[in-house]
Amino acid sequence: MASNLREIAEHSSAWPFEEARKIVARLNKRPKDEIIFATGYGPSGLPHIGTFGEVARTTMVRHAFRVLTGDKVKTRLIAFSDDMDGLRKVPDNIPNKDMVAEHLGKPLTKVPDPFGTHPSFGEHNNARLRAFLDVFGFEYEFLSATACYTAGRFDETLLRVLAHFDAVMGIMLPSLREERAQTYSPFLPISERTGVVLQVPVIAHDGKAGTITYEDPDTGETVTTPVTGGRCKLQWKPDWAMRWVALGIDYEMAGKDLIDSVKLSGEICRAIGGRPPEGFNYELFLDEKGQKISKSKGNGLTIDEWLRYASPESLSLFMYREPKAAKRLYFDVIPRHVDEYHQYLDAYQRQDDRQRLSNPVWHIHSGHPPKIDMPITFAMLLALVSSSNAENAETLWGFIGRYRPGVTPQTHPKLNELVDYAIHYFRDFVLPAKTYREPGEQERAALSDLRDALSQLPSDASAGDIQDVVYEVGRREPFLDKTGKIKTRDGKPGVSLEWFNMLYQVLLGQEKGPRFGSFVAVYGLKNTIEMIDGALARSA
RNA sequence: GAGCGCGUAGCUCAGAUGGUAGAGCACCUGACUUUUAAUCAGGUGGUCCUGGGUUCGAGUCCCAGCGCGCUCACCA
Repeated sequence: MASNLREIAEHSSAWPFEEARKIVARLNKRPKDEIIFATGYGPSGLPHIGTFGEVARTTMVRHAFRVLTGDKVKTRLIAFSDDMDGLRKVPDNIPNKDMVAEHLGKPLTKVPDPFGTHPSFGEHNNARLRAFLDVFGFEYEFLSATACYTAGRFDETLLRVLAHFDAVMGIMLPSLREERAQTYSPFLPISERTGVVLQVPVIAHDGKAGTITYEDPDTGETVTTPVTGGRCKLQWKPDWAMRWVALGIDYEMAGKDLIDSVKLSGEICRAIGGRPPEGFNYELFLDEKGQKISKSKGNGLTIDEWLRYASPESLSLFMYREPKAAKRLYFDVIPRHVDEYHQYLDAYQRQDDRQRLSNPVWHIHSGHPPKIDMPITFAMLLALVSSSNAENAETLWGFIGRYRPGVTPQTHPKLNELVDYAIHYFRDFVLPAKTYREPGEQERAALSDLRDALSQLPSDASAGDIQDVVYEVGRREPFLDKTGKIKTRDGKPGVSLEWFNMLYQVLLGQEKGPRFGSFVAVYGLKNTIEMIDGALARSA
């Protein structure tokens, strides 16, 4: 069975397999004991939706690779934090900005934690990142740049970079503008005096001694320092190349904004005798207007927002789909992905192995998608929640039970999760957008009468009985039917549409709604009466 | 300037290995309901950006062009 699956995987056009085959080819060329996947995180801050995407996608490739190799080759996923980068500017979204401002330029792991929960800002961010990855159950190994540098784990490779100093400069300089090229150095010494990561020209380097020499920008003093032991860090692109070599990275994907960086880092990697990892450039996420999503602009969706309205699995589906196409990430895409996720789950049960391997849920669930019965779509649920004024899960379940008899939170726990998401949607989007029309004099009188009539009904009155009462109260001006088309069986005057429209516009703040008797039966007589009282008080 | 992506129904988008163009929404009709849908059954709607090429056959593969968008070139 397993070998059969493997054979199919070898010809699958699903992108994780395409990627994994690149790694297999790499492995065949240069055999090694284990394959190392990497993802990196900048210092600028907190985990965001792109972070999730990168880890989720890398995990999919990793799993595809394991299937392709019959799980005979060990794999690791390194989550690498650039926590030794100098703090360039004070982020907007943190407390104690003044304190942090005093430490500008220092490695993040030397800046005190503005939140006061960790020894340093860098460690704070690292903890946030790990907590974030853990929520999703990702399997990974965390590495801190600071820890690697100071423990000497990078020393050997740092010396190799130093030995190829001129070659590295030869690669970097043509990519820089003239004024920047004047001062560029791949090595950034960390000042013994101030602790700041210095961006200064290197006036001499000594490969044998393993040192560089620079001029202290404040004192003008000439300083010679070893490049090892955490006394120097590397500039971004050489740093990436060094890390690939030092850690033996085989695969790392990156956003398309980093295409040039990947290229240059790859050249540097080769220059110091390494082999750049296999890679993949994914497209960036756009907001609904097609603008790039950025944390500073605050456009697009955050991961918290997605998870407030839908499951992590639906977000994984979003990440699986066409990683090379620019995709808009805004609220409207959520319901579709939730429903498609369940469609794929359903389809999976009916598919053969070949189809299964190109089914997104196979990749999302690492080959073991669950079997879930979802009797109602999320799109319908959202329509239901907004048309039924269901402010809480109990009310919404009342409507669901009416619509799909026998379906309960107990029989369908996954649907219950969707119900919670739908309620969030209602509170955040539907409720604030409601505009309640003011009733006129005659309408107020009718509403008041309706309130009294409903209060006379037994608490277990049926939807039909309630509907009859609603008609009876509405059988008055200005709601009588003028068209002559509507007639009751016993010849009483008909009630026009206006009566019901008024109820929805005044009571629910919407143009249309469900059959009113059914609505009251589920919503509750008492709640309905309170709602009418509220409307009368609001307009009094 | 360099790189990447996109162009399919009114809108948002699917269309593995080439084989009679699809979905959702919107719209229209009907059913159900003494009038209100969130239900159900149907339906209208497309020069698949353009022009070549390969092929028995191209939305799909190749070349060229047009249009749109994004990214990079300071830092990570």
